[in-house]
Amino acid sequence: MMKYPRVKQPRISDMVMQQLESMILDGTFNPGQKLPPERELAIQFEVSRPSLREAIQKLVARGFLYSRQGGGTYVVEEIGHSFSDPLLQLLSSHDEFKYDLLEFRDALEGVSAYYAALRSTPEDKQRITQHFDSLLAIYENMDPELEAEAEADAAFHLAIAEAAHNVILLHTMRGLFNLLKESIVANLSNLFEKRESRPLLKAQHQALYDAIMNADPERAQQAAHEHLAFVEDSLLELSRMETRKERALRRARVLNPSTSLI
Amino acid sequence: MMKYPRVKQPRISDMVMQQLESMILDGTFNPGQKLPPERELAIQFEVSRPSLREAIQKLVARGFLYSRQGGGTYVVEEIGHSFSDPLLQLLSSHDEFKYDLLEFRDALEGVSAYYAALRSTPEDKQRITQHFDSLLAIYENMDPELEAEAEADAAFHLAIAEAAHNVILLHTMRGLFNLLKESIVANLSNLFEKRESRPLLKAQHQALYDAIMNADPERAQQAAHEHLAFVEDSLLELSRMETRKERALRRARVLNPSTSLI
DNA sequence: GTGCTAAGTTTGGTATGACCAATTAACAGG
DNA sequence: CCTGTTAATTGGTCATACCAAACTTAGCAC
Repeated sequence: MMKYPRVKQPRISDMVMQQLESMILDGTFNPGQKLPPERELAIQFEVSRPSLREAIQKLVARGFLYSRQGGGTYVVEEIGHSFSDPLLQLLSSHDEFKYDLLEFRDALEGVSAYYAALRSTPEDKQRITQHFDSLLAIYENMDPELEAEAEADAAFHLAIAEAAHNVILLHTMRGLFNLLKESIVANLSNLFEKRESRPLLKAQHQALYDAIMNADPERAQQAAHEHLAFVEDSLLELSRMETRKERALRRARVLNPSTSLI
Repeated sequence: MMKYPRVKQPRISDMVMQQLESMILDGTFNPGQKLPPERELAIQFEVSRPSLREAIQKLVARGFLYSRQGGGTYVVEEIGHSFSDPLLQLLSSHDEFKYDLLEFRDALEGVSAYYAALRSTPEDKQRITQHFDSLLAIYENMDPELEAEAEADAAFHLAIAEAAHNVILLHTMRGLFNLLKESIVANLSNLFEKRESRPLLKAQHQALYDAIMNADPERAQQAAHEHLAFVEDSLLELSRMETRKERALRRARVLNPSTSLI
């Protein structure tokens, strides 16, 4: 028999599904977030509830959503893939890979900042500003909760990643922050404890924020890099386990081809 | 705030889906066969038509069935190639994410090249050279296997990523190439087909190689970026050509119906 | 005040019936 | 026999109603 490249009238449940899928991926609905009720969504999309339901059920079948009767419909926490795998979790607990993680984050933050400066919509900027203000408020506090500060810091950076409008980048950053959250937050707390570092961090975030608001990609990328470089240097200094020289040495360390333990 | 190991009341649509799935797999419904009408199936399963429909639509979403309005619902001919990876599904259905992927790869390749130029050991350089030579050999070949070329290309880039000595980066790059391999290789093949592009690709790889060998991070990063920018541009151009070709084909079909499939 | 129970509300799950639109089959006229 | 029209079939969509699980709130008991 033949193939079927016919003119297909798309199902509206498929269109709704596609739309929802995009909204999940581009961050309109964040992982773990509860979706509006079916009845409400049906009205918003201007379709009947059965059609809306078909779309949701398809996404459930494909593992993007799950729903509980009476409870609501939620976006799954992890869209599969990469950083959820146990081996990386393991790496995050080994200090020798901590700087690999930071270095990787450095690169991603730079790209995020660059594209955020280039592409952020007014809504994005509003969201970024919101998180930035929260961060500033915490900085003002004399006796801040370190946990809260780390949380606000991450939220600010994630908002920037969202504004970069690259779904792969966004999901990778999310995975990265989950990884960081569980293992390095403690170390970062030490960094935050240093009173003299707080004004510096504030200034770095301010520079990053300004560059994005002024739509200056180069400067945004540079600001992100300086911020991460400062964090890395501070951690190095703090731990006193490695001197800069050792760090250079680390760079030269030979990784056996069996690096493929990953 | 527990997990969700609760006693879950299974959805009717899920049970029907499972039942239908079994019937398809055990041969009750053969590939290509037409299923009974929805109304009839609903009666047989003793469920409402919406529930029956949800089940069918889930199977459609998973690629077991397809249905045409007014025509009926059929079992697909071959049930082999079910993409299980959610990210792969995305890339196949949402073309707009293809460029997100390229953009992401652009960033990672740049960082890889940068650090590879900075940190590669003699062993690394040897390995990179080895893969580079293989790539050159394939370029020399007048009638190269596209599959092999793509493979060698990927191996070369992965060798660079390895030389960057960052396990997170390497891990992510590997995942990225797996993604590319399974979903986009087909499109890249088209790119390789363009005869005029091969010398350009060769020159780009050469520049990247030289920069790393000469331990010039900036130039390496730049070379990687130019390479990826070229690939992206070529793909864009290619997709435009595809569109043109499709249009021309449509016109031809109208004029000469015998052109149509079969 | 604290904690638990129980009602009321929200929200997903199912069912019924109707109508639309594309397809296919049957039919009438040439 | 062919062709164009008509009717029946069948998937697609919609509106509505009701059920059941889960959540929210309020009130009661201690």
